[in-house]
Amino acid sequence: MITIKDVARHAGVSVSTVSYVLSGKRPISRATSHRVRRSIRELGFHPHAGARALASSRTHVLALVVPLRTDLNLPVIMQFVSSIVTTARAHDYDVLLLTKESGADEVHRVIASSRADAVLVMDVEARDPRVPALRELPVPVVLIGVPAEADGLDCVDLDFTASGARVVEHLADLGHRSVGLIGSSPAVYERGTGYATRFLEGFTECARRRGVTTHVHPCAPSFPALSECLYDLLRPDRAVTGLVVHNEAVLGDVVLELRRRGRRVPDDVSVIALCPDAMAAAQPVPLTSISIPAEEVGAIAVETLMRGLQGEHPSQVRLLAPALTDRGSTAARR
Amino acid sequence: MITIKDVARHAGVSVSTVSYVLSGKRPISRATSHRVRRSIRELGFHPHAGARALASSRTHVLALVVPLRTDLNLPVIMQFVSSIVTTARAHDYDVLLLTKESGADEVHRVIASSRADAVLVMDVEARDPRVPALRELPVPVVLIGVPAEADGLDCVDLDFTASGARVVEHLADLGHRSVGLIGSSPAVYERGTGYATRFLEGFTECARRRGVTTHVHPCAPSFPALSECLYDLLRPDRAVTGLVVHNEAVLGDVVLELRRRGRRVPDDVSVIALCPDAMAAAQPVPLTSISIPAEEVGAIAVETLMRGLQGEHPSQVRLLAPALTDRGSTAARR
DNA sequence: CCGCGAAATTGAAACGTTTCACTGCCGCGG
DNA sequence: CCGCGGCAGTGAAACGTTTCAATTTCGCGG
Repeated sequence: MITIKDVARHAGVSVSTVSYVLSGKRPISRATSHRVRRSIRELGFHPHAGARALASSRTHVLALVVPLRTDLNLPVIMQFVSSIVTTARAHDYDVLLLTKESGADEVHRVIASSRADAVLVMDVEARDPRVPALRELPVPVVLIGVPAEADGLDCVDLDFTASGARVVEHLADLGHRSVGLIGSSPAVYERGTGYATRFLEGFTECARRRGVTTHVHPCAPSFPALSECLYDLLRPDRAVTGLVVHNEAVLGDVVLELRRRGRRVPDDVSVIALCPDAMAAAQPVPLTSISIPAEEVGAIAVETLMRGLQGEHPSQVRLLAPALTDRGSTAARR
Repeated sequence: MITIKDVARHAGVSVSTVSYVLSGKRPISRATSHRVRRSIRELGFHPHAGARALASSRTHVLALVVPLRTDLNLPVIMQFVSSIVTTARAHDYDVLLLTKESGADEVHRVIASSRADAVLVMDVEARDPRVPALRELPVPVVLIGVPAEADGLDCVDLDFTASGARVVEHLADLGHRSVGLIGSSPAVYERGTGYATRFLEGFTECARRRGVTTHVHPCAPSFPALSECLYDLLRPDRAVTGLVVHNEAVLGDVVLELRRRGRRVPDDVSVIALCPDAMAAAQPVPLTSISIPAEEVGAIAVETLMRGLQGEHPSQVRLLAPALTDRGSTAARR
């Protein structure tokens, strides 16, 4: 193995000089710096991560807690992960993968044994049992999602409340008076996952304000569930003319099923979704949607961590304003 | 921070004794061992991962290369990852996340800087450009998937060739004489991803043997693509009575579309899929399928790595025999 | 030509483990 | 009673960095 010593000898300088060239924490003359860099290249030197971590108490690793068992919104999760890994690498950080299922103990272990410098937790629920433990960690922590007691924690997420309101505004502006919501899986509401509840709040509250009648129906991620859900929402007496879909798993089948039941989109019924842009655009009929800005949220989360690692401490909840893209699946009520 | 020194003092033994209690590499008397363990517990000691790595040149981390951009078979990928992480943890290993997109350089960096002890690569393609570099790594490497030149590499995968043959056997046994294959995305075939090609080989070869006519149609992961694909495969002159789906992305819509076109499953057309069991079971009509044993493949891959880390070196290609579950979506030709 | 301050470079002490070589100690056979 | 083998436990030297404090070098004004 090539060590910093070899590099130093090869470049004719001391070990510490090489270290300073690498870290840039001291001014090094142009000439020396070049010589050292060349030696590093020629010898193919890579600093030993463990030794580095030991001496500097910085691992340059961040722990990422991912929900893996979720059969629901996998594409969204992957977008988050992808953006997080990319952004982390841009800051010269690697990502250690932990699963949500293994709980807060694993996070504690990883931090206590100095395997990572900071923690990023995805899919945080309203009453998330991990939150108290996370709060105690002596390292920066950023949550994607917002728990009930968010004070003193850094959180990043789409503003689901505003999103709920926004979709209603959109439909109300088009003249719709009765709208249905195809919600997430009942399980999601039961365990109080924040985003579903918050979306629903914004949705309901805005509808009340605008005098729009609402029909809410959670929907399990299966075809029969969707079928029943649509059957219920489209009962003639409800006179639903606008449909909001907050459920990636069944999104693909919604338009198909509507079509099969003889409802054209958007002529007979307007459809608007809350999902990643790519997904909305890939539907049989491209769907008007509010984007889930996974890329952006992931990047912001990592940037926040980096700032935390540099000593900043103004923890806060950052909610991103919803952006609505009209793809023609909504139209004025006839 | 609590160090091994603190533990030693607290337990009234030497530092090395504590280390040996932890590693079990030397016999330690029952009494001492208990005393040390108690001190560890009471002080909440966690060995410093970096120091450990430095002294032992073992990180207890394995690098996992995951394809993140793939919009295709995400649930399958997640199953792999989940199983890998779980198995790794059972061996006291953590998992470092690398993305396929960042290429072999990142893998090299991670190994060269001793951030991980071994590498697990998912989604290996037939002519994978990363393979030569992976071969040079001075650490155990296991691939999930099989490249063209697999000699000297450890590979684990479902036997896709046998799977292709198996589905044809199944349909042929039921009397079907003309079967269609809804394949993976054209992109998958183009980049020569091994599994798609191998499945196709087994499929074609067995059909020839059994005198079954085949109609192969790759299918992009979008509704219009599926629609066109079905239109093509179901042309009356083809007389297709059996349909094989090797495409998780459109699987959900296949049965819906068939139904819409007035074909009942399995009365008018038999459908058999290659996908995870859970997915086949969750369809509008539960589908007869060959399982993609992600759990098992992931676990075997990790176990193989662990053996490699213990010095074993009988590298080989392990192909798992396909298992077919009949869920009633296939029937005798009428 | 000398001395001074700033800039560049260096030596050596951490950092927290593992592991090798060694020391005590105990019991047993001669 | 002595010596010997084996078991438990210990001391100290790695492991490859970072970083503090100290030293050397350099340019410049006096």
